[in-house]
Amino acid sequence: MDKHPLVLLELVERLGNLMRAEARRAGVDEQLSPVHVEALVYLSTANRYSNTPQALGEYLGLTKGTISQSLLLLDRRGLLERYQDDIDRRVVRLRLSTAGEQFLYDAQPQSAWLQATRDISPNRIRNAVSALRETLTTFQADNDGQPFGTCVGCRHFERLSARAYRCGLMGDRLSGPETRKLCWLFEMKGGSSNDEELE
Amino acid sequence: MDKHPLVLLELVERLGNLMRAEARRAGVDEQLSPVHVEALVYLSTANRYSNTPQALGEYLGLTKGTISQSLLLLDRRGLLERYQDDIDRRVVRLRLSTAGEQFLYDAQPQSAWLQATRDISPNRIRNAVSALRETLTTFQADNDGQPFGTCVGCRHFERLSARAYRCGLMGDRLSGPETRKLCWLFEMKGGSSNDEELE
DNA sequence: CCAATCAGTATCGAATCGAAACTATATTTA
DNA sequence: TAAATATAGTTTCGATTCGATACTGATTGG
Repeated sequence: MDKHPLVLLELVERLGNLMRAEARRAGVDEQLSPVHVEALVYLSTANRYSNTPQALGEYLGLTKGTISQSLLLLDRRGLLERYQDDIDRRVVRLRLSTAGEQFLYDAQPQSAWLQATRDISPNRIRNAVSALRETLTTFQADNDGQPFGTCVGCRHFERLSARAYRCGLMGDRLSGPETRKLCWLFEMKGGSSNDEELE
Repeated sequence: MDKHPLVLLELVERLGNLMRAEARRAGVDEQLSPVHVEALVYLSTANRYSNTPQALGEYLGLTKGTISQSLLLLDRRGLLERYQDDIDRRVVRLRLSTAGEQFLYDAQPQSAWLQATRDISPNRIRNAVSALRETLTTFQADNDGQPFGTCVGCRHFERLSARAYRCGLMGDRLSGPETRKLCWLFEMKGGSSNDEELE
């Protein structure tokens, strides 16, 4: 019986706890709790299909009631904007305000992590990413959650030409930068094993 | 500028959130919150130097007041025992009760993770562990936290003979199994880079 | 066009958490 | 040795967070 998976779990949990503490630190000036900071970070990387309370709740593993509360607070503080979707008027769209972007820029909730990974070669990072990504995908497949990935590697991603892309599920054309944002409609592309190459 | 470190961060945070939700699920029968479950898991793997409220607080990133509360609850529920240290009577030692061990056995808070990693080769896991371990160490060195590792790779670890070990810092002899438990006195052994071989 | 479904909000109560004051030991200093 | 300081843990308090439940308004389906 191999115990390494549990060691990996322990590291993930521990680093997760540390980054949570880091988020707490980052939010202390603005009186924000870790979840609020994480929500802002999420919104800064979510694509057009994923900037809703529902997707955020799925991402953070919280119920919609709780999410609604947090968004109310962030809205009151002027850190984000909520507006109605044009097509389906039940859904609320979320967008960071300039104050929200400024906050992320100032508080740098991820800088400690960037520092901590500075000495690790890109290659080792890619390998770690690959292993964790596969873990996440399997995990989500077992329990029925959304995987949250970017276009690269997504089943619905289509390249129209050198610099033109499209989401086959939603039918929209996508800009280059948008293909690198986080999407909760992500589905892993065919094949079973995805050992090599990411990028 | 390489964005892979941030991708890695995102995966760690997301898996951490999922495991937190998993801990919530595992504790629902016994009315335990995620922290309580995490505390029990920690105690099941902490060695003799690390089974104290202080170490636990350091591990979970919570203040001692908060920890004290949680331990009170777990004690009342009969899931752990608290007893005074013989030598320093200020310190409290913690030990899982049989009910506590039974709980972990029944609730299996880690089984979803083991399932999710089932298809990942031991080698890829080892590489991921190595990268994350180094991240953790650097992180802890930057901010002044305890690294929490096992004897293998610890500066104070001494092998007396084939099957006899010793902690050079505390001066105790250690049993084989104990060298594989978690210790908050862990300090990374010399050298700077530790790319290969863990095992 | 009525029922069912869905996205999000509002309300409430239980809990978690950090801050600060406190107790009891241990250690250092004078 | 006595007094000052430091340390491990507890207690108390209040703010915040979170899930559960009931609710509103929009959409979909038969």
